[in-house]
Amino acid sequence: MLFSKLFAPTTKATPADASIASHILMLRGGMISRAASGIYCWLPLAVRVIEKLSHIICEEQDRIGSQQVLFTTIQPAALWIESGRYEAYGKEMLRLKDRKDGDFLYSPTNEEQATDVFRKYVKSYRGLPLCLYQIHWKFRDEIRPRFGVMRGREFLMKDAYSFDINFEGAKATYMQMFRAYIKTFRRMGLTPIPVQADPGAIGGNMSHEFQILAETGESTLYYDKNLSGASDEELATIFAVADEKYNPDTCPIPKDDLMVSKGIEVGHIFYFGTKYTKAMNVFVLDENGNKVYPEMGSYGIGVSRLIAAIIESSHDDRGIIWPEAVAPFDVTILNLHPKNDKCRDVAQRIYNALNNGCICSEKICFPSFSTKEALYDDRDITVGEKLADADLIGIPWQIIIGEKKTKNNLVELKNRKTGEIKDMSPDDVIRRFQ
RNA sequence: CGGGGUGUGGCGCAGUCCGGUAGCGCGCUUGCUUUGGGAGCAAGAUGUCGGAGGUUCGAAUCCUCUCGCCCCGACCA
Repeated sequence: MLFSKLFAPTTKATPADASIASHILMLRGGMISRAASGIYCWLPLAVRVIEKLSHIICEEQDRIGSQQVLFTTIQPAALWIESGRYEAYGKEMLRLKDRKDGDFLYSPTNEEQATDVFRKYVKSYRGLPLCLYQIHWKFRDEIRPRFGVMRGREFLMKDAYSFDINFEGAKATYMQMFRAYIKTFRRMGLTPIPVQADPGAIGGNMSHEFQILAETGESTLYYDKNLSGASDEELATIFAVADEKYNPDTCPIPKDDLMVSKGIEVGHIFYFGTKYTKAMNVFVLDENGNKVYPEMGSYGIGVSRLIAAIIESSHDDRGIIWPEAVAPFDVTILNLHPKNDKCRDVAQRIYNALNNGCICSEKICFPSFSTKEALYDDRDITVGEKLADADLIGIPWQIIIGEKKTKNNLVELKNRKTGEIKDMSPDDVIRRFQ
């Protein structure tokens, strides 16, 4: 992709609408454009990050046998009347009428619909366990949307729904999902903190939130300091709670070992048993021919919120610092002297090598991650502007090509995060990214 | 919904108190000069001052109503 062709409308001025780093940087970096309060258009850089995040999520879901589907964003009200949540959900649910005056709603979550799909086709214990997930848009008419996409009304979420024949099975599925979540967030360069949570409107009695530490987080976390070095298995049992569940009198952790930090909730998992299967009269036959209500769980990851959360936890005064696994591009090639023949040749050679000789993006299907992708700067504009934009949009590596070093057959490889610069030959730099 | 702000070219703002027909910076267009960390000079384009009503010879400015957006609180992926 050519930097000069990339639709990333960056700005120098801090937008008046934004007050926290992630919101400011997403606007300044040309990632999002506001359509209404809490509702945003997603521009190319953001879509690339969404693709990377989604890809990681899908891999980890698939690995535990969860299967991807797409439910609908518009749901018939009848399903929610059946579960009893149509009234209970209140004003947060966006309600719609079709031309025949039928009642519909824009999906805030999909327990009912997942249960409905399940009951149409699964009639026997042989069809269990089953777990279905989707990555799709939700709408919740929040009382107060804020902080850009951090608390938007329209948001992208991975939501999974599991069905098991009994509690033991459901618990095993829950723990499997728990571990998958830890892995998923770690692959994104994050340190997740699972905290014991309140099941809230979803119902049930086993629930964890996954929090990312950030000063601008909306939750206050209390956790055992031993948590930092814990293995995935240990994380499930180590003490961590959010403010609403914290009670200093019953806290099992000695004061000196208790950490208090702000966190951003990026995931939430629930076990809620037969709440929906009973309400919607969904049963299967077990091996003895008896009716059994399947035990359910649901599992969410706020994908659009994750983007903001990652930026909150990884930025500096110049801009975003993307973890390599989720960066919209892997590397930026910056030619400081585009009119110098040698510089141009070196830049073009590196670019061709990294992007397989294609001047445009190699991507022909959605999403393809088989190759790394470079952003090549061919603009004939000032040096400072190129570099500042590269810093702002936070690409992890910069290959900087200039006259002096090119004479000695060297280019610079600079790390966005550390600022460390290494002189390398063009061939070495090509090998580094292939 | 309660409290506090705010709305003026694409973006960030001044002008509002004290009414006189709109300005600055960035960006954008054209040309020349530049090029090792957000370039310089010159010439240009872009506004029904959020909307509706009212007062006035005259309203961005005063009055009334209304809408949008942001921040704090209650609520939440």
